[in-house]
Amino acid sequence: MSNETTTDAGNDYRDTLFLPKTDFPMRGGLPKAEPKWIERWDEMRLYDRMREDAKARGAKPFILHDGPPYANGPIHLGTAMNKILKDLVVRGHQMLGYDASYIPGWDCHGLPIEWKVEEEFRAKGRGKDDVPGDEFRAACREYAAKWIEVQKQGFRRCGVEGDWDNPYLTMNFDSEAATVREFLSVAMSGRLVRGSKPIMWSPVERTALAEAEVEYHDRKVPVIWVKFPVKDVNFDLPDGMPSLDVDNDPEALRMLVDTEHVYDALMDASVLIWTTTPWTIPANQAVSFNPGITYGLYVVKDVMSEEELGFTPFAKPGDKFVIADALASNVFEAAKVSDFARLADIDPSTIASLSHPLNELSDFYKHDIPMLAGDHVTDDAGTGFVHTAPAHGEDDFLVWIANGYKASDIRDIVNQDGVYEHDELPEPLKGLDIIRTSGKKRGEQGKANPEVMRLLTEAGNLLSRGVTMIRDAHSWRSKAPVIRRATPQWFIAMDQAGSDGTAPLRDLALKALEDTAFVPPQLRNRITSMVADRPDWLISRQRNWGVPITLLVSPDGEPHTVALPADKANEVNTRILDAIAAEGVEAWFSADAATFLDGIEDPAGWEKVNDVLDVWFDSGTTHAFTLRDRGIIDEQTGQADVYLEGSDQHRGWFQSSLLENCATRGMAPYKTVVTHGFIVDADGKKMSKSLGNTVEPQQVADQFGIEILRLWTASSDFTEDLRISDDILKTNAESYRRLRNTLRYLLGALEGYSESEAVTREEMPGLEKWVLHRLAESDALVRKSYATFDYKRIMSAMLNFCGVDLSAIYFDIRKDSLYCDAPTDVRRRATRTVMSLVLERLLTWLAPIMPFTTEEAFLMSHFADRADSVHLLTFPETSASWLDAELASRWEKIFKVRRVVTGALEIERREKRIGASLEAAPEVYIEDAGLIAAFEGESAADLFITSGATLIHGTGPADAYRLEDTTGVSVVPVKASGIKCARSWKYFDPATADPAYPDITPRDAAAVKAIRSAA
RNA sequence: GGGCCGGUAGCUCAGGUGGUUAGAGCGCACGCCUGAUAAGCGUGAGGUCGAUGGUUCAACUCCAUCUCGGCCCA
Repeated sequence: MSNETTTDAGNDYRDTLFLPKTDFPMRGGLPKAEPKWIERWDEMRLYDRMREDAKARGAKPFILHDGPPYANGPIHLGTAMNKILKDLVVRGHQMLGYDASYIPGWDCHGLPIEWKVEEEFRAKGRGKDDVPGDEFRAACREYAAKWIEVQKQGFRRCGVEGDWDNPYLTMNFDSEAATVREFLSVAMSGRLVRGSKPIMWSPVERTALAEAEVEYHDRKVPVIWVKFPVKDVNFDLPDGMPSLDVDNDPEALRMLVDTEHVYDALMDASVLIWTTTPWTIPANQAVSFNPGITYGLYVVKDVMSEEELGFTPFAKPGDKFVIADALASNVFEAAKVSDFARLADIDPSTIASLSHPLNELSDFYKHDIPMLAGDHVTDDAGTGFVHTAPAHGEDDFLVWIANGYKASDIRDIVNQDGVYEHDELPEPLKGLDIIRTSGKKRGEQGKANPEVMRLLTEAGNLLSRGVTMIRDAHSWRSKAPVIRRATPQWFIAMDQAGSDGTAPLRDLALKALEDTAFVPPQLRNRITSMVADRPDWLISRQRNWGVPITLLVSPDGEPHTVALPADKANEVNTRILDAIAAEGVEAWFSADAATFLDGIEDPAGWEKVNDVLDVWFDSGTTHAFTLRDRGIIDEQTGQADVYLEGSDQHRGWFQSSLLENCATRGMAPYKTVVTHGFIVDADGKKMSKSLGNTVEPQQVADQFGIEILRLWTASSDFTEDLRISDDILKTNAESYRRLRNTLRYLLGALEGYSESEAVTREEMPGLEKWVLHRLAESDALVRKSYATFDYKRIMSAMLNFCGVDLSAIYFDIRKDSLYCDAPTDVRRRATRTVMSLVLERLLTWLAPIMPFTTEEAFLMSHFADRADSVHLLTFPETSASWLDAELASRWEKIFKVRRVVTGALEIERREKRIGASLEAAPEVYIEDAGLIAAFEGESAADLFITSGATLIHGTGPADAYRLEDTTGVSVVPVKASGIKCARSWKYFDPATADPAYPDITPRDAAAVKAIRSAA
């Protein structure tokens, strides 16, 4: 064919082509480049500049208040993701036009740091009691400061922008003073109560533990069945007593000798309990039952023999027990009873009292043991009765109080070391430890359990014993088991009205939650139900490293905030606050009560509280010393726009901050709560060191670059759990490549571009108008998505826009114009105008997600003279007038036809009839007049990237190419005729050529002339 | 064991007052280009929408149960 006549003179025209030219490299080299950008931003004081610029343009403030990570240990992927997400929120809002400040913070007090520091001292041979409090606290402060520095570097490496030079630290003196101030404000509101409750106590660390400080592990424990002999019953005797059910089992009745009535049998029976904590038996004060469970009186008829068992069972024929019916056979099996009979129904409320199983041992145990009704008793396991020691169990305490008994009558026989200590305890029990608190066997069972079991056996009240596994609370730090122990503690009451008549804290908090927006909305339930159900807030800790509970207790046991009249109390408070503001918390620890009372109240008999505050209280006040004290929000009525944390903080920081601000100011400290999920592996399993599926941020930074992690964060649905794996990161690296190359192509195509080249929308071809339409659509989507924290939507929109609209369609089609048209050609100028508008938007839209790459591209672009950094820009105004639905639907029609054409050409390629699409000049048959009209004014060949194209209104030959979903369109893939243009590679009729340039098309000839004459 | 939430192609995500063959990008396979080249273009194959049962003319979409997973709590 005529192809053979083509002269291959391509290189002759190469220098007349406008090929993309840019120094922006194809590959980012992120791991090396990123730290350099951070350095640059540092040097130019980018964060301060952003603040200044925002203030200068009168921007509205937008406050994301940072939830403080705990200052021990390096950052991990979860904390990195959390900070990146916050950075997306802050940068997104900054570019939306707000003054989006961000002050990072750290949580510095508390047990975990204290524990580490204790370890360090121990390593130097100094025990806990050898280190003075102030020295110890100084060491804790230093320890926290060290990790803050490490974490700060880690977060900065993630590209997180913020006021890193002025972060908030809960251990700063002004923070500590503010925390004390807030605490005293709560105390003065009358919501502070002193109580003695069984709380989780770690004998090893000699401290009370909060829920957050314990973890649950399986543990092997003894299990015992104990007899509580019936002491008295409630009914008159013996008249009116029901008879025993003799018909049921005459043989059983015969064994009861002279017993005919339930009364006699009951008085000879025992109520059976089952427990896994034998050491609590000496603290027993009641036995609980559930009125909803049916109970029976049982008699033992026969037991397994010593030969069968290898030991003598404790049960004997004739023994009588009251047990829940559902559990009787289980109990007898455990007691090695081979035969038994049920004698009667028993209503446990008719049992007036029981004897303590150690009754004979000491006068201490001669008292009556009452039967208490309680819902916590079940017949799932055990005996249907629950041994109740109100000092050592939450349920025990509650049922004790619910039945009208007094908290002050609760027997507290265990000291802070977990050792029995009480004057009236029988001698064998005194000084026994429950858990070993030192040595190699630290955390293991102490002497209490075995001795209690021995004494019970001796008393004949142990029916059976065994061993079982239970899931039980252990100290988070020492991993040792914890016990429940009644100790005096300070609480913030949830259900007590304020002294000024304001509603109880729970009501205030629930109301505040109603006024709060939640992202995702379904998570509102979570914190609401937690607040609705939570117990009073235990805020005291018997520790050293924390903000002191600055209370002085009167001789009557009342805190000064209650014991003194308000004016005097305030005077004391002022004195406390002044002291702490001047010298830090040591001012409290080193002083005595008189220091703060002298001249206001007679200090005789007053005591200073030496507990410290729960660290959750510290973090609950971060808004006070970070936002209010720095004047970022109004002291009384201000709220942060957003708190953003993981879902675990519904119990943590979201709640402590809520309760704190409700107690002091009656409202939530935030307008919106954004919750993210947790990072899991490719299979949706949580990350753990033991599973070996952890990913470290530094590792990602070194291998891929942090921007890939940011891309991953942005593209994930953070409201659920976020999956990550090497493959997932690789996928994001692919996305990055696509975005980077799009920027690169734009930069290359815009080489030498300036605004003077721009044309107006009216002058532009339809395709350019379509791109502007897409730009306007994307602008709306991007703005809305940044405002609603929906980054994954931005990512997918940008990927589609860059991959399909730009790369596959627009760039591909306009390549010819861009490379070959004369520079003055309106089409080419329109293309560059649109490309400039696209680049301007892509750079800013992507900047919050890809701060490094967009900065690099920005500084290489013709926009660089607008600002020193892309991050000093806002999203450019994008005219809604660019939206043109009619035009868009016209182009959808064109693209529909185009797909049929590319399909047809693909067949030709398969058959090796063509290679490049420019080798074709298809005939396109279109039945629908509307469809063909869509092409009016457009060059179909340009849009198809073919050398020619003929649109024909008609049906087309039967063997023409068709697509199933595009009816009425068929394509005959005619091969292009003529010669191949040496410049544009289009096939054309040589007869039309400019005689001076016979080997190129007239368009190319004109362009070459223009270029050469300009040169 | 309890509370809250979730389970759509290999991956990341769309979708719908319940109603024709469930979508996109990426990846994958195959092909093209060689003037975006460790790039670009095209075509194609991938889904019992976690499972089961129910409501309904019709369910991936509503209800129940189960299962798997996550956070919190015991």
